[in-house]
Amino acid sequence: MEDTLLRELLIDSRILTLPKNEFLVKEGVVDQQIYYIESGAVRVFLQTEFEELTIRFGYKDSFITSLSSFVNGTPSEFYIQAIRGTQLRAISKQQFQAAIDADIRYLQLYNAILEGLVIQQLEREVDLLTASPTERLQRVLKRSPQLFQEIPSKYIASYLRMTPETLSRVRKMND
Amino acid sequence: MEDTLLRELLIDSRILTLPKNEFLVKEGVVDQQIYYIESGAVRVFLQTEFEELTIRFGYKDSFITSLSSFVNGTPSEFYIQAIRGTQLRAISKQQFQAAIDADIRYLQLYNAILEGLVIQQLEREVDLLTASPTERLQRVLKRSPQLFQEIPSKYIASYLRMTPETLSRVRKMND
DNA sequence: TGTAATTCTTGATTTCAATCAATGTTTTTG
DNA sequence: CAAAAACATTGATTGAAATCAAGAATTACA
Repeated sequence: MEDTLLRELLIDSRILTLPKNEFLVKEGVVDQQIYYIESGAVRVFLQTEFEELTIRFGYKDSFITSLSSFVNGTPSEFYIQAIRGTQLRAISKQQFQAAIDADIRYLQLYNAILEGLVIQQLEREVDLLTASPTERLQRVLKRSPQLFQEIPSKYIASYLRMTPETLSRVRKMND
Repeated sequence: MEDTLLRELLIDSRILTLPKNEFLVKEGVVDQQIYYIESGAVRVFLQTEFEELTIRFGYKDSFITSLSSFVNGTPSEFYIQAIRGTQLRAISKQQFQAAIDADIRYLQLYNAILEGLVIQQLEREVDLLTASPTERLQRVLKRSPQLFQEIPSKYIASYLRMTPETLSRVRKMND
């Protein structure tokens, strides 16, 4: 059911191609689009004074957006960058809103998506609270065993709040 | 608008009183209720092999629930415990679902609540990724300046992923 | 209200991950 | 394809927060 509705929306979506390292969204820009990743991968990160904080990865067949900008129409705090060559489809908030207004099932779909996001983020919260680097890695790998096939280590390290050196050592320990 | 709808729901909610340290929800129990806190405060935490991880606090005039249990009907991973004497109102998922089925505005309300939650959790994620204990404290205090009036330090320390000793020292530094 | 229990603070020490540094490996690109 | 650049690994050292240990302060409750 979800799937059919989603396909419906994607029919008249704009197609986008990003070369590696190109930015899809930059800090400070209002972007009220949601992107469906057809191929490739992206990362969402925050640039602080001292470091980049990696918030999320976007994989093939999933949606990505600068959430607070999409929801509130405020300037994005985040960068979204292609990790490699990436094909996307863009759906504007207006399109999405029109679909919701036209058919209540889109509202229900949006609801289910939001519920899923909240549950995911709870998992992520526990990951980040976990003291030991080894356990943090294990927890994330359990949910995303293909992580290292998709994403370069240095970004994974940042996502797990550790240095690339620590990640390298921790991986070796756990064979 | 939100407010009126909420009040409507709260009219036929069950009233609950918890003495200090009593558990509202325990790990392993399916609890599909959402609670409105009329007075007092609660904490949500996860018990791991080594430590308690503090996930969230619930204050007066806000909602709290063991989210994954509420949404998915799975056993709660979390404990919810009264930090002091606390008065709550309980709304069952069935009630809530009935309201949603009866009036689309409840679906819209639920949507808005979920959106707010997701944005909040994004803030929390950045907090937890922040390397320096001092900055973690400052970020949280900016959003919740009344934190230390409501919640004992030892729980705040756990929420900020640091020891009570470190929190004590960090507070002194920042006057 | 006074005593016990809990929580908070402060100091000394230890520990584990960050940093620094060098080398090896993979990827990019001209 | 060769050279350069970026990334990953490994080792040595440092540093910041955890732990350990008392004592002070606050809170519970008999």
